[in-house]
Amino acid sequence: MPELPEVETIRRALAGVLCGRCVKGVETTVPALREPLSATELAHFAAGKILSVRRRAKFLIFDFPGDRSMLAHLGMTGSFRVMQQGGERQKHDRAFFRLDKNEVLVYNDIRRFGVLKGFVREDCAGLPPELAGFGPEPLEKDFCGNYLHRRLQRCKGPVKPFIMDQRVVVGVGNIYASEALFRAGISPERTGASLTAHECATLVNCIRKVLNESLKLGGTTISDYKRPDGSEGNFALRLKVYGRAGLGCARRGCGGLVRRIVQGGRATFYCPTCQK
DNA sequence: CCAAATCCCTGCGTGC
DNA sequence: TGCACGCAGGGATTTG
Repeated sequence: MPELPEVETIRRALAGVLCGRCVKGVETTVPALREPLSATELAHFAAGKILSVRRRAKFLIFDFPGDRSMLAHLGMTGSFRVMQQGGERQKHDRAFFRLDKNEVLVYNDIRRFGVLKGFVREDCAGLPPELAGFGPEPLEKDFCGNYLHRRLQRCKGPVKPFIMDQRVVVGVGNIYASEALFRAGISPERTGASLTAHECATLVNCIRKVLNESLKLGGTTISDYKRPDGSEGNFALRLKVYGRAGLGCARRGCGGLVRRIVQGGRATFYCPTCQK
């Protein structure tokens, strides 16, 4: 369940290890993830020196010389690790990128919800077409109360699925959507259009806070997520509502119970006492 | 145009 | 012991 803090944690670790290193060959073990996967095609884009590892929304972008890049999405269960050449292969390893110094970058993805594909930077100003139309980065300045308020004006549906919509703001997934709404004291069942300008400003601040706080702790490990060095993120301990259905609300003196509902086919957790 | 439902996939926990 | 089932959820696609 990598959301922004998890993907950014992975990006930082990979950038530190991989920048300046060379990709010398690609091998795949399955014909497709969420989209077709071809070693030949990937090798055309992921070749030579890794110039940078960027992040946009929940996507990672590996830049190579000659205006070539590789886009990577982790889906639900994707992970990267670096191992020695000839090191032990694991179940669900889907792609191997042979590096210099006898090392290998491995992409593992149990459920194959991820994406690995090449693109040419000059064709698209550095970002591939599937990222066009994405909303602002939540930790950047252009994501502000006024912006969110404007975008929510026409939203007749519940606010929670809306803040998970990548066209509104990127990087907020199911866990942090519930957590941010709890911290903002806003019920996930409120319609987007019903939020006041002041509530939008509060929600923006809470989204920022929860993402930053998680980033500081290396993300949230629930089940599959691991940092590239194999360690776990520590934010799970700070979750106030997510996965806590039936348990007492974390706010001192509240005494209410956390409720679980389903919105847009996904679990939402909230405290009916604290969130109005 | 918008919102809700469905599908992709695998592992795990539960109940019988 | 095993089997059916529900759940986990990012995002594309389909349906209403």
